Amino acid sequence: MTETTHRTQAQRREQTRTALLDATIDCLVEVGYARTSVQEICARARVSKGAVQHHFTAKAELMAAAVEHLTTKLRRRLAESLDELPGGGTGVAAAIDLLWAGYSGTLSTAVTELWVAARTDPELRAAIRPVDRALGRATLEHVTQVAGELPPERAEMLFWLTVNLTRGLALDAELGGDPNRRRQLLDEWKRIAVLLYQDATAAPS
Amino acid sequence: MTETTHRTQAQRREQTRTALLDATIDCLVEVGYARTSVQEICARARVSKGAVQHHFTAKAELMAAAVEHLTTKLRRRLAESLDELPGGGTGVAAAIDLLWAGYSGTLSTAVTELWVAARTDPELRAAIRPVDRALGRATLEHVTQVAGELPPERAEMLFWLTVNLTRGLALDAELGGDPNRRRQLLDEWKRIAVLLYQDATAAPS
DNA sequence: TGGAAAACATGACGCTCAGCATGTAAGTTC
DNA sequence: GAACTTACATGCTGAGCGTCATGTTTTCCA
Repeated sequence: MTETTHRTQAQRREQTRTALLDATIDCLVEVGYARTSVQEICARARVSKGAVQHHFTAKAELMAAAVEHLTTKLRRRLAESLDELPGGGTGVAAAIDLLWAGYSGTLSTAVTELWVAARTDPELRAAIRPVDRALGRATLEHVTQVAGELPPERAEMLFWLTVNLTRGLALDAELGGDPNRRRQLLDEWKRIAVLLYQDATAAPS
Repeated sequence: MTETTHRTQAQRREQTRTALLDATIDCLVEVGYARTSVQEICARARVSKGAVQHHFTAKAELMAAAVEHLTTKLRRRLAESLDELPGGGTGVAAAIDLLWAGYSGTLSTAVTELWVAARTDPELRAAIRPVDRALGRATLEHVTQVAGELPPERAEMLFWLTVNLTRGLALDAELGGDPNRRRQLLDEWKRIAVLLYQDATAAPS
């Protein structure tokens, strides 16, 4: 057995805490928000309901913590991949691909579940808004670093357009839309973005 | 009292049925899918649980019927507004506005709730997919009629890009994102679309 | 090394839910 | 207008939910 190790209290705490949060994310992805129960989370995290009670006073608090956990993960992943981008037009296309990859993965699926649930749950909403805004800002900074020659205002536009388009496509993917069409649309958008990028850098107003 | 009227059986049936479906949509919009219970729906529709039992064998069936009811409404509304569009570049911009209006209203909010729920509910998913595809196709036809000078392939691209972008923006709106930024993004997209439209019509390959 | 404190497990409580069995009223048919 | 069918109401049941009170184990510290 691997259970013979002596763990410090802080380690124990941190370990079951992240286990619970990861299990929560798994639940959101696999069974959806509506059917994500504390019991199911506990079963997946291999802990008892008393544990979650000890760490979080209520289910809402667990969800709020899951939001932060989730956003932190997404942020880390996006930051890593965005740092190794080339500049110029090919960089723009690559950045769009990365944004799509980031916003269409399982992590983002969980985020969408929480987003939609948050619409009618003020508490959850209050928890989501700040961290999501922070994620957007941080990602935007990375992107603008890549496309430095572009006027920041236009770079921001391109970024947010890409993000929102990507979220729409992610929704389509969740329901089992045609993957080929999504790829076509993404390719078309990349073409458009590169075009706009070149226009803007060639003829700065 | 207004209750003295003699209603035929078909009328009674249809009346409570649509009352139930409308109440379901209201529930989805106001309290969200996760907390939409049969009891809540009955309370809003002013009928008993026995009634819904009589009309739909299970809750899933009610939801499936709600999907169709919802899509029919959306389709009707979009068709009406899209028919009175001007042609040319201004028509493109106007069409984008209409699509945004259609995909950001309360009806579409309910659709989003069902979409996200359907991701982890095969039964609901099976009910949604065909009607949603039909809605997309029908709307696309109306749009391509408006922008007839464009090669149909490119018109379709523009349409689906707009739809997906709009859905992403609608999600942002649901969580209380900045309305001004959404307007800016939509305006920017309209500018881009008109530009692309003019390029394509001026220099057909 | 023993007691305090933190981390976690167990079991029970009140509540809501979806589904069903049964009863009643409204419309239809002859 | 009486038998019959359809439309709807009422009450119940078992299951699952979140939360809480109380035990048990593990780590810490003096």
